[in-house]
Amino acid sequence: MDDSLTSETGTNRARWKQDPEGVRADILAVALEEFSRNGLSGARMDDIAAKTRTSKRMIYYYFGDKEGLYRKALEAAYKKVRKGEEELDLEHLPPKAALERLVGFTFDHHRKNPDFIRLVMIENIHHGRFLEQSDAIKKLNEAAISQIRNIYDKGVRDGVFRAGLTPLRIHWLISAISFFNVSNARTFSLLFGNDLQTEAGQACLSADACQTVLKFVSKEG
Amino acid sequence: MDDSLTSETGTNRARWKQDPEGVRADILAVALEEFSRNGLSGARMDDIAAKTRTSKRMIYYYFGDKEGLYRKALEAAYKKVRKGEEELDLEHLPPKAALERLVGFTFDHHRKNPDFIRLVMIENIHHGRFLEQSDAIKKLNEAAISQIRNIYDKGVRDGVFRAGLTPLRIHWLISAISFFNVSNARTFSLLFGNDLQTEAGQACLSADACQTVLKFVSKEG
DNA sequence: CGCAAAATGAACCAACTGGTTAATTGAGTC
DNA sequence: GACTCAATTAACCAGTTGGTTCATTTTGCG
Repeated sequence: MDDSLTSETGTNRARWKQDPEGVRADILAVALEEFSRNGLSGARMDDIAAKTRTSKRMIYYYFGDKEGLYRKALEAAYKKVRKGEEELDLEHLPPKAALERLVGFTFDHHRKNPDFIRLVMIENIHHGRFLEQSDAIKKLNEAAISQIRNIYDKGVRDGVFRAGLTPLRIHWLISAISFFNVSNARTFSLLFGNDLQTEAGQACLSADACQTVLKFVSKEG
Repeated sequence: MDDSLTSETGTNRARWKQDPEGVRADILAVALEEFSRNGLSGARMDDIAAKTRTSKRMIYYYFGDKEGLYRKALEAAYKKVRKGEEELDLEHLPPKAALERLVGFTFDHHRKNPDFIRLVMIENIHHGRFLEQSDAIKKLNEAAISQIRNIYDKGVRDGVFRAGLTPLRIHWLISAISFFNVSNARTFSLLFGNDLQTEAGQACLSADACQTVLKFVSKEG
């Protein structure tokens, strides 16, 4: 989209300008898409390079090898997604409303990031071999739990949530519903029809998700 | 494990015996494991052949090509899993008990078939390209919905389940919870600790699953 | 300017990998 | 017991793919 090659200024042979960070970011963006679409072994380095504004040589120059590129793409994906979650402000809401909003947001957020979901699926297929190596990612996720802990503890104190649960189990439930909705959309549609993947169907599932979690946590239905 | 090559009976060169069905089944079993472990593009035909009691040529002889083998392995996996579900008998139970038993069973059943879960994950990564082609599989799944419909309708008539839901949405919820528990076990453990993957943790999640679904469907919590 | 280091491009390569060819052996059949 | 066809083996092959070599350009700097 931007130039450095399209600007045919002086000589016939276009002059190129150095832009290390731009090149890195460009490669990473393409890699994310390709790995997400085709998996680690399914993605082709030549294809990635072709879709880049630079060359294959540069990928190896900056990322070492295929797995190095995949690792960085995975990290980038996690960072990007977790960043999108920061905008949520739940502290001032009463527990039930806060939890409801969190579920609705998570459901939507997963939906809006199918590339990320697919990378996580791929990572699970690889037994988390690369996620395992990235300490950076692990730290990003502690916030999610403490966020729920705040809401849940307040809810228990207020007498609207039942005691005996843990933030982790609540997070697990929210994740399961939101993740599955994206990860298995295709096979589920093929086996049981496409109704739940329409806009109306998704709205229905989103509402179901909120109700499910709220009823699970609430003291009385 | 069995012979036909190990039985060095007569001449020094071991004689082989024809066993088409055995060879097919052997290949399919190995293929299922390899595809499940490594994905479609990740699995190597040479590796599959090596783990077989027969040769690579036989794979092409019986299955045509790699994708043909994958397709048959996928079908075999679905058949095997759906077969395991038949043993369940819910007709005589009251609605709540029936649903609870169904959830518990599904949760366990998914846990006991990680290979199948992984194949479905892989299939989703491939946008269901192969599941799409298999009409045989699609028919197997209609039973799951009607099973829930029976339970749900009876529950609504009895006044213990709330009206306005659909069997499909209930099945979706049960699947989401049971599937995610296996599919994302590894990354979830890496990010949030291994507690929920212990025996105690899984028992807890299984109970949570039952409660979650029951509360979602029930008229009052 | 002149020079070293970083950044980039184009062609190249060895190994892997899905798939095949050609020849051999077993099993029914008349 | 010759004949036919399915089942099986071992060696082979061509295209793909991750990765590299080498030369060239740009940039920062004294």
